[in-house]
Amino acid sequence: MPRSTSSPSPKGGPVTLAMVARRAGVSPQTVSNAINSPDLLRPETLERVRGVIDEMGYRPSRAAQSLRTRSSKLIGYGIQPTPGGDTAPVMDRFLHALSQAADAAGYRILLFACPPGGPSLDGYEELLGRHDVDGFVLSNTARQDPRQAWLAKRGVPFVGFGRMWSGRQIGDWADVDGASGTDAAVEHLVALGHRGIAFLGWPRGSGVGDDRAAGWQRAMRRHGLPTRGRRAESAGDVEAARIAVKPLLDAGATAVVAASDTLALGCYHALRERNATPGRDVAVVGFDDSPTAGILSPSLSTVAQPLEAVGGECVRLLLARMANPAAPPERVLLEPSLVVRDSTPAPDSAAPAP
Amino acid sequence: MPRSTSSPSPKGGPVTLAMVARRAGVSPQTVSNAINSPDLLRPETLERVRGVIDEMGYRPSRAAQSLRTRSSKLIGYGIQPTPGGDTAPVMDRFLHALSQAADAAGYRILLFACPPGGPSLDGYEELLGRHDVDGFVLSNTARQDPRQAWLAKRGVPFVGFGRMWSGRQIGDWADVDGASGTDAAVEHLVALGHRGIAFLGWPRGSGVGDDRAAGWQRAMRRHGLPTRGRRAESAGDVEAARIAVKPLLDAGATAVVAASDTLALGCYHALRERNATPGRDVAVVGFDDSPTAGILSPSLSTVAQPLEAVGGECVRLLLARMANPAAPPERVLLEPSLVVRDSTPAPDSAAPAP
DNA sequence: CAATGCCTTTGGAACGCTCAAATCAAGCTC
DNA sequence: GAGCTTGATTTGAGCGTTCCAAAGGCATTG
Repeated sequence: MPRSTSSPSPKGGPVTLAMVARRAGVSPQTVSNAINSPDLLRPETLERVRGVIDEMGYRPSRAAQSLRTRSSKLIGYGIQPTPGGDTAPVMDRFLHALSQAADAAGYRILLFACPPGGPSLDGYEELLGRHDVDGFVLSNTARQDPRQAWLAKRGVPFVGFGRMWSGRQIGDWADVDGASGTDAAVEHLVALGHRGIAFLGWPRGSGVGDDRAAGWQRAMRRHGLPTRGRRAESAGDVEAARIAVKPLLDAGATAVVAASDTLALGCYHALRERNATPGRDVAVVGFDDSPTAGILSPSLSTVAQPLEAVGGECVRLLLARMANPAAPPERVLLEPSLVVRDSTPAPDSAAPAP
Repeated sequence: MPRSTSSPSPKGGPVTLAMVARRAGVSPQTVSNAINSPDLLRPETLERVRGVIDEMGYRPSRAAQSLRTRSSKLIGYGIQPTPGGDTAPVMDRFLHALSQAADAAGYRILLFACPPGGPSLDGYEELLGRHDVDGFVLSNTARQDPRQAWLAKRGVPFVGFGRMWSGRQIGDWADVDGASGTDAAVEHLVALGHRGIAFLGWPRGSGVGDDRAAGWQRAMRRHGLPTRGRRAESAGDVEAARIAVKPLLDAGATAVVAASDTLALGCYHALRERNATPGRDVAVVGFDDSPTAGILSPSLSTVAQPLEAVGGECVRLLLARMANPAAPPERVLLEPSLVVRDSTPAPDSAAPAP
């Protein structure tokens, strides 16, 4: 038998600290210390108390702890109603990672429904006032996002998934290095022998989009490849992308790096339209590794965000901020990884670099 | 000015019930009553107290309430790490709906990370013991799922998203009527003039899959159409589906109803392979309305689950169960809706039913 | 030997709220 | 006018935990 009887009292009420104390022949405070400051106890006392705790299946009541310590061990997260459909599919992976990392640190994620429009502050105030949430994780951070300043002003720890693209940087964040992702995509294509590598992105002005464009540009320059006339801008939907990518194909691009999987799909359509085959005639790389990417035909090479790592970093940064509210802000940029699939096949000639 | 100054005390500590009481010139209990049992107070007293509450921006502390009442107003939800990729994309919509419905009822969703394997009970025990969670919402309910029996045994309110496909029915659940969805798909196709309508599903034995197959079969029979040789089974991935659907096409099916969007996509591939165009030569209907469905070309007609409604129902059932633990179990089957897109176009001849 | 220090343990109070029961003021009945 | 019901409010206690201060044991000191 492992150790605990794990019999959670079918009888009256839960096991309390006082019950454990009585059974162990010590004061309640000693039991509390056994849990929170074990080094205060004499080793033999500690062992005895721990034994009784296990035996009785005692679990401290969070409500009582929160009341006394004003710390709920809860992290607030405002869940939004599938903003555009682009980041949505990956959000539940992030949420799971977040939850897992929090659990490991003894925290839990408390959800609240964010209204569809711009992120309002009501929910945050509510969680703060009533639940004594210890901190927040922000996602879908937008330009002109009021949340960071609002939270910082009242000294509430928070961490953003996503950097601040405009204005003064406030607080900690973890983000994915989009430029690095598109850079890697270009590297991959160059290694495959491509030189006419185009970029299909969103209109300038979106932080994320500009970041991804920058990585492409940087890599192209590094290889001495021209970027002029090799870049197009499109709205976020497939149809817009299909049209926007045409000039790039007309100009003889042999590969397209897209700012999202959806845009990449538009590129697929444009190619089919001219009886070209994605992957064979023109290589295509997407971004996000959405569920769609893997089931397209040919399957889409794409840049995957390390969502599990981001979730972990968010929790780490948040805990650090809580431990030391005065510490200088920390920002973490995580490397995405290129997922190579059939849309960027190895060239016919078997000629790997020496 | 609306009503509340909404100034959440930049000064020392939050506003407590006692402070409100003092300011309003009543006892703490009266303030409590003003919130929880307003009909106990004289109207004028009530108004006065409420005025002070608003003015001071008072919010009851959940921790204290939980401690006293043994009810945390928290609903536990175990979030799983993207099981297969099929149901995953829709889960965040469900979670948002759930959160929203809970918020409206004064509850919140408390997340915990479910380990990847079969649903373990550890997380549930933890939430129960330490957080005094009032109830649970179960999703990804599986055959041989131990959770329902476990929770029922200790009298914990819960509701499942998904019915129990095997064994004795335990507790309340809300689910989507898959049969009704495929039935509607057949209706739609029949109205379009199709008669050779095939079904592409998963191997028998999965509750969800058999349900969806049954709807197709039922509708076919109703219209006196043959089902023999018109049904194929496939694993859940695109490639398996592509192969499995071939016999159906060979047999001259003019339309395919698939048990999932992924299977429908496999059907697309099979059609392209034989130089047929989905939607034009053979109509295809998917199931789930995954993000992929809308961006395929041609866009995929599919059966959409009313996830928002399911979330709402889950909360409603759970609250009802909490209010009356002894009530007979309630089961709700919600109607999915057919989303008609380009894969099931109207026939060339303009001949709507008279 | 009393005084000093450290290590371990304890007692009392408090966190903010709600339950149960008590109090007080009226209104009615006979 | 004593007795009973009804309505509105207050009183006292306690939910389970941790904070703070203080007490006890024991060894080391002046």
